[in-house]
Amino acid sequence: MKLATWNVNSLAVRLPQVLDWLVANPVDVLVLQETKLIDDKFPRAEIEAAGYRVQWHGQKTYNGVALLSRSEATDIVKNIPGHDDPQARVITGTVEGVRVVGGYMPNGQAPGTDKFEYKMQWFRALRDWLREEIALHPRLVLMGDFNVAPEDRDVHDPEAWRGQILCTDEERGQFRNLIGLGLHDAFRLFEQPQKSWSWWDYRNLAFRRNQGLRIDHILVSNALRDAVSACTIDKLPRKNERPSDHAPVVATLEIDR
DNA sequence: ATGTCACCTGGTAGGTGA
Repeated sequence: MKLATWNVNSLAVRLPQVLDWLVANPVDVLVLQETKLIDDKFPRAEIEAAGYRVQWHGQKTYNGVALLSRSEATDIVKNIPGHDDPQARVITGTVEGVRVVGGYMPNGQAPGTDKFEYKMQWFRALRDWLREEIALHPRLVLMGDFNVAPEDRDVHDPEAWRGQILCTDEERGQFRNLIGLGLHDAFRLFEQPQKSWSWWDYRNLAFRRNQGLRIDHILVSNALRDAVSACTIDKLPRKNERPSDHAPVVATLEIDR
């Protein structure tokens, strides 16, 4: 079973690239972030024509998430139960016995801002809910744009980024709190190339200079850890003519289907 | 280099968010 996450930065713009990518990478599950579409505008027909079932949770202008799967996803949940939030950031469903949580975690803007405090509250709510969700569904995958670079090795220039948004101790603490629930960063279960990033700013020729951060992650629960046989970042779509600023991350799980 | 991209409002640009 292959699962992937991709922040597409507007599905209206990136839909052709998503469909092309799925032809070349026929994963079983793909979660998308920053669809930036109200639900009425979601391109359901195009995605179904490509051979995928799809669930989505959107809003006007910002955020928005989707869950694409070869086989039907059941028990769909949108956002974090019990956490009142006008922003569309989470979609969850069960696919072939795996509980898949796709998330677009808040960016947080800068430490000390209201948006940063919202990010902290949001991560606390996510952790509290996931603790219960993992108990109910031991085979669980949490993946998406976490907007956190967990360690210095996930940052092209750790000294320049120290204390900056995506790299603060508080954000890294929130990431570790999730790991503390019994989740594992699939990417770090394997030896990886140095300077592996999943996001490069559109500015400053950052991609050409490989100045990026690893902020898109696939976390697997204890029950799935030994099933993970690979996890890679696919930089190819970042080389497209009109790319998202994020690259897809893909994990392979050796489980019965 | 405050350097790009996407979206909005409300227009033939400016603001917001990332």
